[in-house]
Amino acid sequence: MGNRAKTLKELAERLDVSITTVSRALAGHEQIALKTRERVAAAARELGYIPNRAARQLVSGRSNFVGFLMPIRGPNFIDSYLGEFVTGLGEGLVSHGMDLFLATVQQGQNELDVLRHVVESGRADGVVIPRVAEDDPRLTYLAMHDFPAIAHGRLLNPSVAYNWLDSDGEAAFSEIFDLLYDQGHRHIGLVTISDRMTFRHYREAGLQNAIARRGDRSVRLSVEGFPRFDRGASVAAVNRMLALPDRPTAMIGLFDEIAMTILEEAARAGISVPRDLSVVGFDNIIAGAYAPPGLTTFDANIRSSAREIANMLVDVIEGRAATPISRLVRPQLVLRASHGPAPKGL
Amino acid sequence: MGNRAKTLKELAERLDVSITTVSRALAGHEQIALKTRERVAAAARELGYIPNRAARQLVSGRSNFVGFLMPIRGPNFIDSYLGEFVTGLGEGLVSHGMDLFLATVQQGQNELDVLRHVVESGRADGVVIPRVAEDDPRLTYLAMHDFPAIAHGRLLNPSVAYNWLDSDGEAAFSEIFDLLYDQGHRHIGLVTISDRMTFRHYREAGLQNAIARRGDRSVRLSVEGFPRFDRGASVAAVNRMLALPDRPTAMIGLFDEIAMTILEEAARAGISVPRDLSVVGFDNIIAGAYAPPGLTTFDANIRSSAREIANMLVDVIEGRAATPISRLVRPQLVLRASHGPAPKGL
DNA sequence: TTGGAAATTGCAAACGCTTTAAATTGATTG
DNA sequence: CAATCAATTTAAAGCGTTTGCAATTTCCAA
Repeated sequence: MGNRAKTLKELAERLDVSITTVSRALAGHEQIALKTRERVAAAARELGYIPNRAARQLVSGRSNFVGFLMPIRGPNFIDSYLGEFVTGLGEGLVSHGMDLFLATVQQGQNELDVLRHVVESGRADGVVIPRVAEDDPRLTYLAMHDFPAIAHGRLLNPSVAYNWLDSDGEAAFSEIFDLLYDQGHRHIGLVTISDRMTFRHYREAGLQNAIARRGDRSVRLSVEGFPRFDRGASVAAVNRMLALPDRPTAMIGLFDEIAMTILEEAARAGISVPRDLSVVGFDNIIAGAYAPPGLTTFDANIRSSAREIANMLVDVIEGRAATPISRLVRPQLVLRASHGPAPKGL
Repeated sequence: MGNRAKTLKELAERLDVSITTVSRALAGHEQIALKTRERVAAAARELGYIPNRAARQLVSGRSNFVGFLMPIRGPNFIDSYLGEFVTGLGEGLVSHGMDLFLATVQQGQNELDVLRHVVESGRADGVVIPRVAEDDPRLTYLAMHDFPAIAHGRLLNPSVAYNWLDSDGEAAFSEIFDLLYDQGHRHIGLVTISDRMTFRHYREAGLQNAIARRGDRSVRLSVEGFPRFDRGASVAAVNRMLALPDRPTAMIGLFDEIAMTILEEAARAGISVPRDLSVVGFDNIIAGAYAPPGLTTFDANIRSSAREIANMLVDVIEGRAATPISRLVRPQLVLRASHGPAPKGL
């Protein structure tokens, strides 16, 4: 039978002062005599006093919790994302004395309902929303209630103002084009998805802008797409492109899962990477490091982004930030061995 | 400006009944007239009443939170573990109306301190401890305070009673020996680590027991180890074994990261897998599916294990389980292409 | 000394809920 | 019609904090 949690009352009785004094002393109020403050602090330490969070929350109206609306996907889909993200959030919050709480959306449950409960039960002072989707009703709800939140990802046509942090896919895809161009590639292939994930848009734009900026009319861009991510569809799209009579000398996957498919299908077709074909991805999933010859990709640095999101959110909660607030994070190029000079015999 | 959260008092005033009645009606007490219960329920729905958690917690002493003591490792180390685990926990808890709260251990902070705060501030009704280590002081603390907890993993020499769920590495490694034996392998190599992670022990025992059970004196087991997981050390150990004059026909990695190294180094050395060498791992990390020729391994099914842990913990919290309680989960063999018949010319 | 300001400390209310014990209402019975 | 009982509702206390305001103590100048 573990000893019960200590309360202010116990401390007060033992020290023979009022609860008020103990409370103030621990909070470091100047108005309490220094000597008293020290006495109280000593007793608190000795008894191992730890304030009751519920009581504090009830009076202060603040929970010191931040909610994370966990996206449940099918098994294994970018699940390293979740781990990294949550770790970064935790790291970021703990330095502000806040805790992280995960709101899971049960199968068949309405995401908006979960959010409402989190917000209105007072369980959190703010929330983090990963992977926003266009017209996400949660954003509307949050804006209406003026509830502190940061989204990871941005919308093309936001119907409401909201705070976000996103990785700059545009810059990354510009950078990769420049890199490939400098290595002599003039025909680039992009394998992409056509669904409503907004990041797709920015990455494609980055590629196209870079091409336009270069102003070299000999550059060609071929695109193969498929509606939703799905291994079969991915394989098919990749093979369509590989089978092109005039195949690109470099192929970019919208994200690593696609780039991995390119590597596999190229290997199966006897196409040597990077000798005959350069391949680049985005995300820096672990598998990319293992798949020969090592996938060149971008690291969006989810963990430190999440840490930054935590900071932004705390600023918003404490009214220190002028909202809406947003940040673009530049992904880092991870050079491995899947890209190289364009093959000569064109 | 979002509308404030509703309170019992508001409901009571609007319905012209007492707060007590509203509270009881919503809780479904029989003693409240059915008609009243219905009236109250309707009003609550209409106003979108959501109970204040802090107030509830203050009076009930229960937070409806479960704490997860998040292990922060270096970047990327088995981080899919974290994602899977957290997802499973969330799924499991939500079905019991409980929430998950992540306690992050700040760099340089004492794990025990974090635990004490979680327990004594009343923030959680129970905790989950992943990856316990031998002599973990947290287990002692929890036992002393009789605080509900489930550990993922078990100890060899527990100094206190505690509740755990673990995957049955022993059974898995027995199974894999039988599989390899049946395919003609008589010389098995095991690349392992020698640190204090306890799972190592069970897996090695499983292998040895299976060999002993088989009773075939021609079977040989070679072991290479290194102290702590580290890529360099792993590569070195693998290469020592590959360079053995009489190399094993099948090599088992204690976990997938090691098995991946075996695949890579074998490829580098021109050893064909599975023709010249069978390779098996444990964990089923995503990379294993991508690395040619596809790693045969075991899936410990972290997600459903975590779901089960959630159930166990809720049972303990609600006093429904006779403690200590424990469960062994049988890992599932994932057959891919990295194993095959032993090469003939021995 | 004593009056009064300054320095300390304490009382009591409040946060929103649950629960015990008591009060009210209505129906039933002799 | 009074008395009894069951069904229903309510008042009030309490959970552990914080905080506005008031009370007490201390200290110093007059």
